[in-house]
Amino acid sequence: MDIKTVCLGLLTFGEASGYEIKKLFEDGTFNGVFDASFGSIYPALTRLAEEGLVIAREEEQHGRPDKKVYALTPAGHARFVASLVAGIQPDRVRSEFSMAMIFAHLLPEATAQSYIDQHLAETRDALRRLDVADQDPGSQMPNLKFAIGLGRARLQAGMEFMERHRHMIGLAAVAPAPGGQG
Amino acid sequence: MDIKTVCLGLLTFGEASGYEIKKLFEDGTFNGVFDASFGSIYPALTRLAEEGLVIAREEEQHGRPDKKVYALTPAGHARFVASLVAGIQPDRVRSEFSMAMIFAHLLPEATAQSYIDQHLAETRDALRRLDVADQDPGSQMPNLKFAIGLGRARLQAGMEFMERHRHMIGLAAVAPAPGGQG
DNA sequence: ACGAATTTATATCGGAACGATATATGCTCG
DNA sequence: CGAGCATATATCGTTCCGATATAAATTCGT
Repeated sequence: MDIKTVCLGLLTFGEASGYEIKKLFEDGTFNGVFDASFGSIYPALTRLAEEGLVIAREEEQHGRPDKKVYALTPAGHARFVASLVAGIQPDRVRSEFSMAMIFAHLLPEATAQSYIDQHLAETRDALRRLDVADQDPGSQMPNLKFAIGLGRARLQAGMEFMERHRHMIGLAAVAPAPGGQG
Repeated sequence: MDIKTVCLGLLTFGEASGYEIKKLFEDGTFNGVFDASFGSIYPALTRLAEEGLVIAREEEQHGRPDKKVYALTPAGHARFVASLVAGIQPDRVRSEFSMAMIFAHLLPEATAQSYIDQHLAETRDALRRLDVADQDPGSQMPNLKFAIGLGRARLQAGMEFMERHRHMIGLAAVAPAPGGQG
């Protein structure tokens, strides 16, 4: 699923600017689900407008820069649904934290432990954001509750595991040396 | 953390070819931690060799194409440790499945349910691969056990949540319509 | 009160990464 | 005996990211 398709999806919930779409990735229900940079979002919206899948409207603001608000066209809505029905790809994770843990024997124990603290803090932040999204009266649809609940379950389980097992990081590997020579 | 750095990390466990590195992302401990395509791995290894961070060795094989086996140099090892100590970025997730659930109201219920079945199957596969990695006598280091256990905890929690709450998908949203005008 | 930093807002450019494709070889299965 | 699959590397066009530029207003510290 490319960025253009994701933008179409977000716009099914109502019109938005590029900046607001980026905020949705960081704060709301989509935190931990998808992410994209400004460098992808703005060109994506421009191309979608060229293809007639969204329409742009310039909105003048007082006390803030003007913004370009995009709204879905019927063709855009149809395109999004078609791409969803066509199938989905497996989830992709890129966890620098897990990488750091796998290679924890190569770094000072204090560094590894600080990475755990850092990751716990990020996880708590993400949980808090999901709680806010869960309370939001605009998120009462069962499928939204499901997606939020799934994110919560995974984060919670990861947090509990880290708290219970963080003592494993920093332990030297006691290799039994089966042959006994050494 | 770019692909070059990840390749350096994998090579701290021993020499490997580009093809074998790709397999590590799919089968082993690194499943669900990181991923990269051949189109990134091969150029990355070429550049690392140019920089003197790895050395390449051509290995002739009978009944198979020759392979280029790469091994870490001391400079490569130092570079990897330095980049790990320099700090890590937050985890990134790209879940087309969660996207599909968020927009489940736009697709046929049978499609949404089949996506859940598909995702459950993928999760079970991933859990099985982690179990194999956990049993591997080469994975007895506590930090490896920690990384594998963390992955297991998250996958397990997600699976249990999906099984317990999948009935939420397909329920029509009963909007109370506070104003009453429709 | 005044400059600094932050927030809101869009655009672009170079480089990194992906996905598809090409090439080559041998094995397995029907 | 041909089709398809596993092993193995390489490359190319497209997409995407990260950094940077621009701009206007608000907030914050001193």
